[in-house]
Amino acid sequence: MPELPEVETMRRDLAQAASKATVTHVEVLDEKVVVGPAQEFVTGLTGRRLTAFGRRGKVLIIGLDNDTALLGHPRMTGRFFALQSKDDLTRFARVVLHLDNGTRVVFDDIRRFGRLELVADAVQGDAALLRNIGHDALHCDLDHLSKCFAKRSIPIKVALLDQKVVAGIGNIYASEILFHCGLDPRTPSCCVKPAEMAAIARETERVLAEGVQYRGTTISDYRTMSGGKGNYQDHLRVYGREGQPCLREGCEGTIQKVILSTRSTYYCSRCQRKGRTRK
DNA sequence: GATAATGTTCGATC
DNA sequence: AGATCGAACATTAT
Repeated sequence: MPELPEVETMRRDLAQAASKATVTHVEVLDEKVVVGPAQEFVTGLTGRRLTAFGRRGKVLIIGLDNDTALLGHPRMTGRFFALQSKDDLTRFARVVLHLDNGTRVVFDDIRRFGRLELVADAVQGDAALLRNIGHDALHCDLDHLSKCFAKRSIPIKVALLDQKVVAGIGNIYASEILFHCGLDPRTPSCCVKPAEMAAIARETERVLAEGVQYRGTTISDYRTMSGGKGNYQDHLRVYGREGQPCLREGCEGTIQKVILSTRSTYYCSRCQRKGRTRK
């Protein structure tokens, strides 16, 4: 679930369900998902009002009324639910925030990679969850991207996943973005031409914004609660489509799958080329 | 039972 | 010092 569009969808749904509510009681069911001592987490959060709902890359930033913030990173399987009193927790519920509006906000995470962290606003820069997180991918800085990518020899697809260069792109959208750029994902980062760099910046913003519009991608049958399920899976051009025909009009290619840096990567070998715009 | 999964981090090696 | 690679983390679903 968790790339920029999915986390942005969580942010919006949480704002809807919990805006201006006060935390009356906190249950930490699994201390592993809390950064730092669980006791401090509970005492620091109890009695606070949730005043702002932000996000940077894949990190949720919930501002509290005493100048602190609750950060959340869902990693692979984390998600937030807004439960009404009759709803039951799943067996993967890790932290429950009871609110004075009757809602329970639940952080639910099958694999337990996700993390919640309470930080003083002034030291957000020291926050574990924001360390190594660059500027948000919905607003790409072409100059910055060009400089970072020029220094590296790794495949451009792997470079796009580096959160300190640009934050929010994950494994699905990386393949999708490069498809829309017509660029081979294996192309060394430093070989990407200026015109191609510009395309990457443009398509990153466009594809992710589109993902947000469709409320993210829901692969397999995740249930709807507060996060709802997204619809961008119906708009994927390459991810998960190995062996299927390329959807680009007039292209007779077949979608290939390669492993880059241990992650599955999909592309059309016909219309995504190395140095495509090279002159 | 083996395999893969929308992510990050750490240690080893270049 | 800096870049890169693979293992590790933990658990389910297929």
